Amino acid sequence: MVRPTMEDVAERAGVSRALVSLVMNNSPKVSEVRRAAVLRAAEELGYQPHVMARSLASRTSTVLGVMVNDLRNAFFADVVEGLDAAAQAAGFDLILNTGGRSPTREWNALHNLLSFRPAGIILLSPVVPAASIQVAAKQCPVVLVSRTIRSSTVDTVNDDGEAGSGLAVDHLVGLGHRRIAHLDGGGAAGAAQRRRGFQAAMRRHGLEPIVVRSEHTDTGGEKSVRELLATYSRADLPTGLVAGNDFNAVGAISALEEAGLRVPEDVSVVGYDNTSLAALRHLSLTTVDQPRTEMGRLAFEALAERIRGERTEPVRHLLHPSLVVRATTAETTGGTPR
Amino acid sequence: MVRPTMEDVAERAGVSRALVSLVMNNSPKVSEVRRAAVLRAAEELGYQPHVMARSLASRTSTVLGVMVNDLRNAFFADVVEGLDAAAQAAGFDLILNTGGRSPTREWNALHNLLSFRPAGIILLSPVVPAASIQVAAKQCPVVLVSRTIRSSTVDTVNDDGEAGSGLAVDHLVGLGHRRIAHLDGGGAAGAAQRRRGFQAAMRRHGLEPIVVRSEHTDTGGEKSVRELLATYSRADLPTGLVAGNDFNAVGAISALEEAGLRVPEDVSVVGYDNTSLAALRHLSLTTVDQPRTEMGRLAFEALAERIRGERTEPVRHLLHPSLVVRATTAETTGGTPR
DNA sequence: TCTATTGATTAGAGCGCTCCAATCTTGTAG
DNA sequence: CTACAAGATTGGAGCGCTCTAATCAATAGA
Repeated sequence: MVRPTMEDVAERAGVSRALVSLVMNNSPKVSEVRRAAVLRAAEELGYQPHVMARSLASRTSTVLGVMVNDLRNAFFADVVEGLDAAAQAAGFDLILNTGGRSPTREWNALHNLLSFRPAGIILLSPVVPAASIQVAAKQCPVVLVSRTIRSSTVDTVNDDGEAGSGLAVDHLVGLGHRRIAHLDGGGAAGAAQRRRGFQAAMRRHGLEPIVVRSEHTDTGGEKSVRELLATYSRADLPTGLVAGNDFNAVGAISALEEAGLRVPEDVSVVGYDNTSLAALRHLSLTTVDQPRTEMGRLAFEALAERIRGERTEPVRHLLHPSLVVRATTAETTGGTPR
Repeated sequence: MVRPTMEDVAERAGVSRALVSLVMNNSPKVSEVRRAAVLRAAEELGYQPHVMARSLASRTSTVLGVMVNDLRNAFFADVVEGLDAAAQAAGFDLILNTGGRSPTREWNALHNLLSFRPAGIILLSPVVPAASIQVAAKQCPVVLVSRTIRSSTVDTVNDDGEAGSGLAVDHLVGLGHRRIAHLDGGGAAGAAQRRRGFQAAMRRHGLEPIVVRSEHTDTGGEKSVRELLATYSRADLPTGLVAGNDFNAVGAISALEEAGLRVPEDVSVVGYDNTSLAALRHLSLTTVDQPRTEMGRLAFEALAERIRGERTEPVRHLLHPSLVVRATTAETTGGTPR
């Protein structure tokens, strides 16, 4: 398990260690003869530069720290994929840990990342206080995904949740719907923006926004729809539903069908997130898509700019979502379901 | 962005650098007075040990390399979660990259991990040839998840796919089903074992195994069911379906319902993987669950044992899946749907 | 023929830390 | 009061690499 060092390669190739270093960093000022000799010696010994030693000596880092709150959440997994692709292409490596939605664990995780002296750090939807993020930002560039902050040294990448629910409302109104309800995600990440966007869009169309408290889960969706059914007469029931997310939408659909209402004939439902769920032909859910992989790429890009010293003012990326129209929305029959 | 070093702390505390080192590694042979002084100085300066320098000097590593093929696959995301939890608890850090299901990209990723001189490496369902894995295994302990290999230096963690489809068959047979078909995942990871398990279980029950070529996607499931419907008369149609995975099962259900068959009254369907999908009340899919987080933990454990030098013989973990019975399976009406 | 000049190569210090061996303090037994 | 052991502290070499400045070789200009 003991691996050859630069010294070994130098000896075998009959050159100095410094020359090997130059070759490994493919410096132009090495004669072809020597370069070939070094490369061959390295090949024969199975030599591979020691990233940590290199990092220490050069006082630079090729490591990017990534803190994810919950990898199980497909949203973050997608962002990390985008991040990794961009980072790998640029020669950076990701060191990743999870914070488990607990500020304490998250702070430990952040500390851990910092002890690697990374070139930069990316926090996905962190729950630590802003002050902690500022501390980190003093050590290296920091980019936040799915979280905002008032800081001139931290960049952020967010999806425009307000615009997203706006798209959903526009779509429904375009199909003739007038009574539209939003199933609100409560305290979940991004829920507040989605609600605001819904309300603003409704008012823009001169309609009265109906907001029902819900949760970003399928059972939450079911419960809220049952509430709606209990509150409104069939004739007054909203004909369009803008769910907090896809899971919520699926629950809502279940409850509607259970009550004998057909989707989309009687009620149209729009989800949010475009999870793999929504794409299933079985559900074929109309939903709002956020460019997740792109968000990862942009987060890396923002970091890279800071690392290269190209930019010092903060950048706030607000990505535009798009609507994926599938089979759960249709023209309203005129307002009277049944 | 320039951070204090051990030297700075030593100076401020009025002690030698070596003493600071001892304190940082909380050695017992430091007087309380000095320890307190050092700790205070470190606190005041915001000192934090440099992991890479430490690693270089001590010739040990606290880094674990993780190669994931596809983070989007919830299965791997779960395994990584389990891995991270165990690693974090033991003071290890994860450096992660993705291989994108391409042997070349994967080999590069692996190379990259190795250049960190990690304490160990975990490969999640790698597609590189066994020889490449052997190369890596010469440099540090390697654990494979969802992949087998004939090697005495590499440990593996797999779910027992044969047992899993066995559970599904037993369940259906227990409900009175006799004509049961398997929707085979083809070349997908683990598909072969699931098929073998299905066939073995059927024979054990004295039944003729029906295997339909399919894919691990919902459209694959739809297509295969349509094929079944075209091949068999309604009276001879299998009453039980063991799908290759959950997505496949959902597609199968769609096609069945489209053809006017009810699930589970006419046909029972069992999925595989227990994805978040299956748990949705809307679907409520009976499925086979693999202890994914546990697999991550075990992978770490296997690595840790090798790292600590406690074990040199290979270990082959074969985790037992369990059946999660939900609403897509029921007693058969006697063999004649409709 | 001798000195610039350019390009190729190398010695050596140092990155921030660990760890061994050596040194310095005490406390205690003789 | 001395000798010595045990405990606390420190100097310094070295981990594998980079990078600057110095050295060396070869060619060109005068």
